[in-house]
Amino acid sequence: MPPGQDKVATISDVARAAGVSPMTVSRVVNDQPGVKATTREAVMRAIEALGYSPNVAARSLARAGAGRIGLLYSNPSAGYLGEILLGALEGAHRSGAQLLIGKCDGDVASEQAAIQRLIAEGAGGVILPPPHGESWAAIAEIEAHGVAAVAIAAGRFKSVASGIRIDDMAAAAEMTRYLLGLGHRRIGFIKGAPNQSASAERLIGFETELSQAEPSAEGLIESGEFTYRSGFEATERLLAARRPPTAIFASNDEMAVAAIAAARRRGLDVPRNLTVVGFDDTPLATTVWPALTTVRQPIAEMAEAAVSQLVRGRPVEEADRDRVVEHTLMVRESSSAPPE
Amino acid sequence: MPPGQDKVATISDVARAAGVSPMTVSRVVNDQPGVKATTREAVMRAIEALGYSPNVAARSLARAGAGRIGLLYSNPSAGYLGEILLGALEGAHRSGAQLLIGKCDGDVASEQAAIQRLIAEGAGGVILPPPHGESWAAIAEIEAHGVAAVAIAAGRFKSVASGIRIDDMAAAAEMTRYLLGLGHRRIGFIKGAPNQSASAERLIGFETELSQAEPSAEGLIESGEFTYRSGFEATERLLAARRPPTAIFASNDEMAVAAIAAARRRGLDVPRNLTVVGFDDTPLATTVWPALTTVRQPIAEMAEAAVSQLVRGRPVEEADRDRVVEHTLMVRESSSAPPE
DNA sequence: GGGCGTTGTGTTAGCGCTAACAATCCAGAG
DNA sequence: CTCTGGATTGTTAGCGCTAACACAACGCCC
Repeated sequence: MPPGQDKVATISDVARAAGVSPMTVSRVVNDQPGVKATTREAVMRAIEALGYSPNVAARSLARAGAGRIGLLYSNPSAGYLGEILLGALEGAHRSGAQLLIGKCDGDVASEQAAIQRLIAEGAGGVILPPPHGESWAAIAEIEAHGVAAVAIAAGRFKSVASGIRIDDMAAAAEMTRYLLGLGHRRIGFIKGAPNQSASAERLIGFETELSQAEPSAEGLIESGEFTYRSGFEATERLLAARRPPTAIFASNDEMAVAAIAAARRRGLDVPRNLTVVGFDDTPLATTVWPALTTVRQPIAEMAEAAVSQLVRGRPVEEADRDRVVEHTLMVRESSSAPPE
Repeated sequence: MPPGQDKVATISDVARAAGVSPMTVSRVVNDQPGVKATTREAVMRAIEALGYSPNVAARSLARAGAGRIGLLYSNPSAGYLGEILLGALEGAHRSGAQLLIGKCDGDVASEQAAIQRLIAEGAGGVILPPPHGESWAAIAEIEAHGVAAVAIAAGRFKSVASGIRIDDMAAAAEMTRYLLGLGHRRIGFIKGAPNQSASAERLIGFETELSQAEPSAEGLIESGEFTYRSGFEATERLLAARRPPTAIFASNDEMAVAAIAAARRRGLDVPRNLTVVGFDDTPLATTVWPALTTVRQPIAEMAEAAVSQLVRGRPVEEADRDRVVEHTLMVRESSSAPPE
């Protein structure tokens, strides 16, 4: 193919092809009412024929809109970041917004610096992935500039900013029920970092469900920090017990992977001798072998929703203040019935 | 702070504040020559004072430019994706381009479909992260539309499209030298997937360096697929040998992590009884414990470079056809001298 | 002193799109 | 047959920025 790069079709090209004005095309593209069905169809056909796709830059320029959305990031567990970015990008693409990325370290000072940079660059809204959604300082800093913030997966207790999350408690309960259903009656639970309220919710979900088990079951609780190492050590403590559990429920995938590693060290095969399940369904879950049974949190969709919510402006409807999305139990290879 | 969202400063605001025309400001912002030093300074001061940051949408609209860059992605090992996205985003931000993401599965058909979608949406260039940079079909498809492609980390042998990579061979040699320097004389090597030329290069780097070892050393080579499972199994084979190696060099981090897991299963402590090193420095490397000694590949920077190269148009300078960037040896906790 | 390059700077136009308003059409009412 | 009012479509202007060119001022040459 010789020349290549034939100019991309614009809205005017489509308009000409369909025999209407650009404005009408715009209306069709944006799903606005007030276009006759037949016209709409003609336009659609022209769009199809020309392979037209709107120029996001032009669109966001024309719409006075918030236009710029900031995303704070530090060092979310491997994989998490990719998902968030993917979702946010998709959302930005859809609504013609520009995504600004602000990196920071763990400490409050750098968090604030990153936020200020983001706002100076014109962010009209900021997305706070974990753990920033629980940082009072971060939220205050953002609000102080009159900018909206949306926390992702920050649990229900932190409702200063609006947030998008799954029902951690229900999800943990569901996983516990699954384990119970498999026949496990001694289940170890590794808690998450205490500074994230999702940790508490997951624990509560586990405990309440366990307490209702029939026949009754026992839970062994160990604390963790959401890190590999903490998961490894917690598992060692769990397995060193006089009567070790037959299943371990880690509060995130990273710790679950560590649990598998720790189990192997004691000569235990997963899932034959020990069932291990995680939470989050990060890419890690399918990277390791055996693949983890875990709770899927639709991170990408959550990030996308956060962007579009922010683009629409400050949340007004109450429903936007605390949006709960669906989770899914992903049953894979790391779980099975307890040994005989 | 009462109202918030005071309009973001525009180029005209800056121009007015500095007492020049918008065009001059534009020149300063874009580092173009032909502006008197004093003027430049005045503009800079105004920019600083107003906290001005250019509107990317407007910029990319005004520059006739390629404007839209496609990024193909399937399922790169956990973490990789985040890095690539981060870098590409940064590059897009800098050059005012719009990033289009195209997801596909492993098979050729879906790869082609994704590419066609990307091009239909107006991508003027496509970035091919591994393993797509080695897909002849993908490159042909892209070129057929007269669109430029840049492969990331695709090794030197595949030079149909231009690419950005590290010197895999040299990096592997360097790592081998490090292992040798530690005193290891029986070193296991786990190869990467055969369909990626970087695998071959890493192997060559290992072998040549090993052959020059003084005193001489022995290499045990096992094949792998860059996956956790393949790394696990390769390690089991390696450790089952009558005289197992004292160090294992896996061709990527995922397999290195698996190697640690496999070692643990045999009661071996890393790095006390066995040294394990990886390659790539994905987030995984610092997620696990002990943290992996590995070769850092500056993925984010590579992606950023790919974007800006694509924005500039089809590569003309020979140097752009095969760009090699620096790697770094990251010494962490998974390596040490061989047991006594 | 007029012609001519060399800086530095300003003007004009327009990228592709969409608010806001204006115009047109057509049905049914009067 | 005209008038009214909703439904549908078109027009105008401008978002913020940057190519491309126009212009001004300066120094230099013969």
